[in-house]
Amino acid sequence: MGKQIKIKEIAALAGVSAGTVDRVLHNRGKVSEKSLAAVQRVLSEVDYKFNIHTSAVSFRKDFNILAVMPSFSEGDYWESLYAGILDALEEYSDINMHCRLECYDQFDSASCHYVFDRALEESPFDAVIIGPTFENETMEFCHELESRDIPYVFVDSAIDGLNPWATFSADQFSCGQILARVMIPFLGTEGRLVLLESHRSGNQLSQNSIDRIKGFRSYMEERVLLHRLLEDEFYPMDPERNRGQIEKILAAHPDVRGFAVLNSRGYAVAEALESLGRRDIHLVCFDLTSRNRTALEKCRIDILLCQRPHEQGFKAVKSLLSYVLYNQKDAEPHHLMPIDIIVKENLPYYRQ
Amino acid sequence: MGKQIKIKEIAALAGVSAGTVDRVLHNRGKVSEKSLAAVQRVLSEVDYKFNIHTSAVSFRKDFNILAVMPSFSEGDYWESLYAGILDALEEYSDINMHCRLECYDQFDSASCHYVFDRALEESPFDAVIIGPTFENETMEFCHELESRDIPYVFVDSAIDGLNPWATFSADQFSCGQILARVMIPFLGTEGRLVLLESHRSGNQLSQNSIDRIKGFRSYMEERVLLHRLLEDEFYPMDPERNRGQIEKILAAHPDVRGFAVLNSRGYAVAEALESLGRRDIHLVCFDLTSRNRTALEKCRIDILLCQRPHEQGFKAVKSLLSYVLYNQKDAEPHHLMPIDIIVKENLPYYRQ
DNA sequence: CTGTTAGCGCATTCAC
DNA sequence: GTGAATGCGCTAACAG
Repeated sequence: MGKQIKIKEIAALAGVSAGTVDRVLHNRGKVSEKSLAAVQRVLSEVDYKFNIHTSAVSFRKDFNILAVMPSFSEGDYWESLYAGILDALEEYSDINMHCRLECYDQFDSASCHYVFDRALEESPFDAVIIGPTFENETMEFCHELESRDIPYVFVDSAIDGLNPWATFSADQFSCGQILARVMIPFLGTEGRLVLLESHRSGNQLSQNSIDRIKGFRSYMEERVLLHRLLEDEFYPMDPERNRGQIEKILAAHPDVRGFAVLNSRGYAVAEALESLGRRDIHLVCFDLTSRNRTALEKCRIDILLCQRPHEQGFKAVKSLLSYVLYNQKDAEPHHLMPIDIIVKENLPYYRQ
Repeated sequence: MGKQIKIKEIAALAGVSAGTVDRVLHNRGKVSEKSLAAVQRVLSEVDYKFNIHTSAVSFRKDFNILAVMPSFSEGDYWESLYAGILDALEEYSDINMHCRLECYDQFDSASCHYVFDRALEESPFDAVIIGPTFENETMEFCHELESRDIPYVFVDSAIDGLNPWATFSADQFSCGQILARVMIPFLGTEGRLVLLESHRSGNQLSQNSIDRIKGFRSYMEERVLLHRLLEDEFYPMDPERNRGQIEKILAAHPDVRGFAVLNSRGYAVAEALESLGRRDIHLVCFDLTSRNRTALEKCRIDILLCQRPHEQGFKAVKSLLSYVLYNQKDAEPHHLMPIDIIVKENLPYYRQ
């Protein structure tokens, strides 16, 4: 391969200046039809490779990111995702990036609305990372962003009908299928499984949960195992009540072999089983939170399914960066994360 | 966080010039005791963060990498690892990096010896990536490299007693344990498992295989299941003979429920089982090669355990790059890859 | 709309 | 041994 062609040479070939080539490459500023055509013709003939290093070096503007997601506590899923964002800022710290974090209560749409509203009024930002929960609130917010020409990316899940710059999430239907897949061996010839969702007072299920349930059921149905499936709820925030609930389920259905938990609160079920002395019951849930990690290490949880939140956050920043530097559409707007199957033995090799 | 401190400011604080600070930072060239002390004192007080972009921009030397590994064919493990190397060269193509690939026959130590010898005589290189197989040959080669001050990194596995700049591999003992772990559910109450190794004429086992066997056995032993374990060999290169072998094993032991294949040749066992019409026998092996991928999609293989060869190659280059640019020891000399558990349902989300 | 120019932070070279 | 000067390729600001 010969030497890489540079902007200057392209400019010479097209009979314009380097500045104009830059304008065309990143469609910033105005360029006349004629110059545009000339530059694009040259570009189509040569194999120009953008040099991200020099670009970053001479990029001197500030870049402000706003991150909006559900509030989190130490060691949980959203913290890991936020850590990914921070790590990306660190890795690309040559570029003057800043990130403001705003959290809403994921069980309260009003708080989400409030946070979105306030965000628009406060200090300006150049791009947004959104971990969406409430469809209507998110749509309204994103429409406003679009009218202001501010790019946004989704992490964890997407809202249909919007035009994010990119989305980083796992396929939730597949998550449900995999959950079923890894639990079926526990069924034996006679046993049953219980699909558990967190109890929510008056609230409907999140979109993620709905998709996971669909995936789970479809997988069981294809294998004619739906009659071996029970569905119920549990109380992750109330250990006492939760213990009673799990006990009740097990008493009513002595043939239950395992619990499939649809979210990251599996540790709560693990604790209930522990205090009931039922170490024979299998348990699988989502996400490598620190409490789940501990339960996995102690063999209270059999398997964790993980969606790489850290990678989601990291890549979200990276893609926004490429937006600023390249101003070119990503080839792949929807990045599907691998769904890692983690057991006690391969746990040490996955990062927190 | 305040503004990042730059080399110039450090120079000013230490009462020397930027050039001297650079010499200290990358210990290149001679620096007087006095200047060294002054600069190091300042460095210990401020939080200097190296700017890889400007560094890359002003780095104008060529950088030649030599990669030595077993020869491979399309879609297999080593190709994926090499693809990772090439992708890294592409990603960092602003830096003038080149890679020369040399392959040896992994079943013939003489060919390995020959390749190492020739590599040392041919065009010069600045760093080496080694996929080792033969201990003695590799040690000799690496000693020569060390005497020439050429850094080298190991991928896939390491040879003890050497000083590579870094190593990228999975823990093979854990690989064996995980293999056992995922297969035990197939055992049922009465069944047995067969641990399969490729037949080698007169050759001893590779270090990787030895470690995996140890891991597998130890896991079974802890659970008092060793008596349910058989060990045998198969013939991946000879389908006819292989079919006979698998048939013989199954006939001799009707209670066999599954085969645990210690390397990436599981597809060969899958084909034998297929032609024997034994879809009831479970099968697990290593590595996401294209033939294994196909077998997994068709449910001929139950589970694949994968060591991320692409990531190994990519990171190997990246670490060598940081060697040239930083000339500083990596914090973590041994990078352990996650061991991914891949089933049909999460397969689509892992890259080839 | 477009060309010109300064400068980003660092590695390197060359006088001293 | 050391400092000053040069240039890497690109972006941004400004003058036309």
